[in-house]
Amino acid sequence: MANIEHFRAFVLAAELGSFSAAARQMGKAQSAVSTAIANLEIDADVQLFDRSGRNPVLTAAGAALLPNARGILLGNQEFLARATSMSQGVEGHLCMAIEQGISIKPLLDLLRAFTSTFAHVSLEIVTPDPTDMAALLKQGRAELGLMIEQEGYPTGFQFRGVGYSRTVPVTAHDHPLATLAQVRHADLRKYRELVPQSRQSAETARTDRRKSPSVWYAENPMLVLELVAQGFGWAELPYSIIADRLRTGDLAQLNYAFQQSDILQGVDAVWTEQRALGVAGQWMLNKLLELPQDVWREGEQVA
Amino acid sequence: MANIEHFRAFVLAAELGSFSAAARQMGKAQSAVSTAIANLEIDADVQLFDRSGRNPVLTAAGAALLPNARGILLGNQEFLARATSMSQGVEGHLCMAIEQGISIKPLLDLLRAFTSTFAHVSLEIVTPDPTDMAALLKQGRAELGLMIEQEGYPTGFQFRGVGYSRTVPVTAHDHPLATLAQVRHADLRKYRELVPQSRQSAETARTDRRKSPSVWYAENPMLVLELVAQGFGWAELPYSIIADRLRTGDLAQLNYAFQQSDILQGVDAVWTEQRALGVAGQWMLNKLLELPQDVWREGEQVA
DNA sequence: AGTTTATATCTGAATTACAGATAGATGGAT
DNA sequence: ATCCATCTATCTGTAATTCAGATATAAACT
Repeated sequence: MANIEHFRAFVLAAELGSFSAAARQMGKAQSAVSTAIANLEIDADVQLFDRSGRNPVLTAAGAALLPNARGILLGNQEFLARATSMSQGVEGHLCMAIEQGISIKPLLDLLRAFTSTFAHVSLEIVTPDPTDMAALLKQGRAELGLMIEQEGYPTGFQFRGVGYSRTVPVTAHDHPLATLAQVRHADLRKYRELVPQSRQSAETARTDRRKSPSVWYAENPMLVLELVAQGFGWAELPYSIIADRLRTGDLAQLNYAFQQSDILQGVDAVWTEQRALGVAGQWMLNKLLELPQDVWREGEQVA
Repeated sequence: MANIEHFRAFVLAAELGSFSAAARQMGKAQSAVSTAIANLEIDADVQLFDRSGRNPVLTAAGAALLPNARGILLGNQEFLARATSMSQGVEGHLCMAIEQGISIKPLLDLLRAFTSTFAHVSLEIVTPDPTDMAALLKQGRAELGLMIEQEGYPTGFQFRGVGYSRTVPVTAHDHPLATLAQVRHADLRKYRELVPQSRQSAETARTDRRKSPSVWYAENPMLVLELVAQGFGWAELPYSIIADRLRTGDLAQLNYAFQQSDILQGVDAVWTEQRALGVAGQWMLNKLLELPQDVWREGEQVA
């Protein structure tokens, strides 16, 4: 049956323009290459080389099939490479859960480095609702999480701060709050607050008492963004997802009277104790911890 | 050595969750599958299945490598499929030369149909200067050409009209010509004409005496477009490449007093007699000839 | 416990792959 | 024109492999 080496013979012969040369390079007899290619031609029912001359010359069919043969060879190489990578304890897949609203821009260089360091590890990034984060990690769906820091994590979870995410209060540009030079608590309470969280997680979790009595919840920050843009109320949203619309004047940033308007929320890397991180996951975690703080302030013009 | 069938055994076993079932489906003995996979594991130096239970279960490594194995199988399938396609006289590659300025929009459906009818034929589209077209076809670099019709073609070329391309005279929106309700020859002669052709081809070829005494030539229509937009003069350009900029008001269409401003130039399919078209090329030519005329009037609001 | 169905392993047979040798052919050098 | 080096196809016998069948054993199910 078709053997990988036979494809190698084909490709080498095509590249070198000689069966003998290919045989020498493969450390085999010339006859081996000759019959291997002949068999390939029988199996495929095409002439791969024109043998009328002293040296074989690729036919049109051979030239067209050469990339395919190379593809098979590459596939085999990758199979082996990935296998040895895994036999050395490197996992084949790493899933990172990055909470919605945390920008991946600060991570782009890191991800680039990952692809070159762990070429054989496929990377998956999921962006769950904060509520789902724990489940994802617990059931092993994701190995490593990035989320806005909480007061406490359930037992079994490890966490370390790795950076921060800037959250900014905004409204639509034509919202009454946008006209105020200083926004006081009393002003906020007059209008609807839009919270990028599911209701249930917001009620159980964290520190924050909402600032307004009228609150809408939406699971998806982008949804909240849309609602804010449509004038439904105000929200505190990650800078990364509103930067563009602040620039276009679509949205307006509020200026809090009672505190710094820019709210810096810590970003934690989270993982479970039970599931040991693989080599690639470990690497990713270390690089996250080493990340210089200034990569987190993107497009910065802090108010 | 690693045999394609062994990878198939791996994939089938993984899919069916059973070596025996895989063996049955392959028409082989169970022991063959068992040893094939065992050998794969030795070669790759990884455990692919966890055999502690009654049925083998993929390990993490096995799951990670499964897509790779599938890739190899697919590669092999494609190799064979393409080979049989070619053994039936279908060429492996078709190169079409489409003259710069002819829009490919009317052809999109046709190209889509091509990809499904000739899945194993790779398609290449080059967009040469009209001057280069003949050379490309003659030397076999391209099998089929689409170009603006000429009065005569060199011997050895076949040609058939397949459609038309709309050419429209334009200037920048703030060009003096743009203010005229009717543009006469005398007006045109006052300003620089920009011709999307190399000087040499324009001098040797065709009917057209340029309308203005001051002429600039540029090989690339997009370059001409830029020059026109910058106010360097006026040009007759294919509607397809200026449609957007007409819409944004960046460019303005001129209204000829002496003829229809919209100049419909025929598009010819051109090929050489010597190089017989393959099955796919023949198909493409036939479909081009059958193309209903109305696909050629795109975004039409004819003046 | 008994039955069924699974996998690993062993053995011998059949197939296949290969090295080495041979013959014919080609292209370049003399 | 002749010779030489080198190419490829093919033949032959041997070595390696692949595989089916048989056997042992383990797991799930009745």
